Amino acid sequence: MEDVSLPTVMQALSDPGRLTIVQELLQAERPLACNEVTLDVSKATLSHHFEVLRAAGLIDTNMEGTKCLSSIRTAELEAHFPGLLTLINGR
Amino acid sequence: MEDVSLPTVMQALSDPGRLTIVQELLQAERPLACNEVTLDVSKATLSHHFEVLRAAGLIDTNMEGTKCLSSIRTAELEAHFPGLLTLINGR
DNA sequence: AACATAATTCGATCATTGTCGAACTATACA
DNA sequence: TGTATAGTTCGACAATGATCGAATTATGTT
Repeated sequence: MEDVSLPTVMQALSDPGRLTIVQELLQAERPLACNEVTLDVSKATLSHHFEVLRAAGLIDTNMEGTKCLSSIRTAELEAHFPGLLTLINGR
Repeated sequence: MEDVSLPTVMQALSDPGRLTIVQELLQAERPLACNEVTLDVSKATLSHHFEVLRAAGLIDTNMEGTKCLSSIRTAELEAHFPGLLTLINGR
């Protein structure tokens, strides 16, 4: 996480679809599977978006059966990028 | 400014050079001319970066003789995108 | 008028990225 | 064993974006 730069985080969130994913994960208050997210793209694209978010240190993922559950890395994000969660939440 | 979306702002700041520009403008506490910024790119590229920042509602620019002085739209940004300036400042 | 300074505009180029279908892997269930 | 479900991986393609040199505009200075 320390090796993630702010521009990388910004880049990850500059895509409207990915921002939507992050906001839904934040609101859900529980880990969500990829297909539980309301985003009308192909499975390949969805998988790509989750990979980008993961690489940017924004989400955490662990496989649970055939599903992979993702959640926001809230604590680490607030520590390394103060203001980010406030910005994403819009308040 | 109301018509600027968060992804657009993120996109503008996802470039390391542009983030540097914004951070220097914030630190300067006074409007800076394009060439006062420490960024080793051509004049054309520099002009492009300032245009992107302007379109994203991040900076304000007014011509002063042959120079064009830019500054961060601090108040509006904090109002529309709470957390953004904290994030950029790193604290 | 002539020259210098500051920035913009115009094409062009090259790299990055968002998107998809199709094939593949892995787990769960009948 | 076969089938369904959930994601990943692999090209490929189209769109976007960062970069530059050169030409242009506009202001200031001598």
